[in-house]
Amino acid sequence: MRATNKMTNSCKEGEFDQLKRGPWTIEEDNLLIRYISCHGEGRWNSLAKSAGLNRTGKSCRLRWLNYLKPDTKRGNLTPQEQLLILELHSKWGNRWSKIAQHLPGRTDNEIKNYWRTRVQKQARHLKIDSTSKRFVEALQRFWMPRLLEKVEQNSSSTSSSSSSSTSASTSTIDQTEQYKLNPNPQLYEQTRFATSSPELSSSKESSSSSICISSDDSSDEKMLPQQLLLPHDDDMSQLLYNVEDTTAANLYNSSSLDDHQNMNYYYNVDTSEFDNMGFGQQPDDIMSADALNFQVADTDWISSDDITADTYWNMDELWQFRM
DNA sequence: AAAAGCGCCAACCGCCGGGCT
DNA sequence: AAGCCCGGCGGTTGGCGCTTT
Repeated sequence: MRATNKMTNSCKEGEFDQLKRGPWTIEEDNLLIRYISCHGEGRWNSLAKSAGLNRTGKSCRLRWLNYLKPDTKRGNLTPQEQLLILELHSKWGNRWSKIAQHLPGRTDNEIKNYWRTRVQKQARHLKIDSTSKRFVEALQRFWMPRLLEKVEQNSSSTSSSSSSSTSASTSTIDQTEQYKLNPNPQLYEQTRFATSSPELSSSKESSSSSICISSDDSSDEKMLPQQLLLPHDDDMSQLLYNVEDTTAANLYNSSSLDDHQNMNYYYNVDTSEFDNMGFGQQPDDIMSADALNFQVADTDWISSDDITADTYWNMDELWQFRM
């Protein structure tokens, strides 16, 4: 059956040599656009023939969905989108299409490429398996707070122009506006859930769309308010919330603990964690920001062209991200 | 200036599941 | 029930362009 499918999915015997592959030409794009605008999409194999395209149905479908479809967004992912990808990936793993559903205008291919070229590159740099808990932890400790900061910065600079935004960008602006109004992580998260419908709403369904996460498809996934950016991962919860009844907000707002206490308390820092993460620092070193000059990565930890020109993080920066 | 190396991304591939006959 | 067809998904690859040497 699989062998049969393989043949029928691509082409019939004898047609193989004639079918075009590789990059699409402008003429082919125009043919596809014109045909779909008249007849709609679907039935891709027959569509390809009817449109006069010497391509497989699959190829036509992919070209349309990933490139030609009118609402497809081009260009760099925004910090909000990157943050959402990290957040959703920690929840669902490599379910690219599912993740893409929550980023209007972005395709699964684009998100997959982002993950592979940016995120996994960072894992390689840190010499950590990108699927390991340790790497997820690194993302959540360092990258996501960084993105959140960028979201905040961007929202400050772009909020005045939000009225002319597309639905997709409105989503992210809504999100950042929420954060601006409520910079306390816990309260921000509570606001998100308090104002969210049970199902995730996207711009497709909602005119004033907000990006919001729900426990839509898994009953065992209970989103706790304190789990800022750490949805539903028991292991990660243990890592970050190993002290019972401790909330991110409590720690974030704690004035009774000094910085070091806070960090150890919240992040459960121990020697092996940092060593194994490739950071090569001892706990005592963590006390001394000067001694550290803590380097998370050299390049592209966050895409430099769309977010930040920063290439190095030092320990001073990390302190301010303890939540 | 040229060659080599590298990163990004569009496109392809194989597999799978659902619907139809 | 079995086979066929199709669409969708995640993994992989090849080529282009940029950067580095």
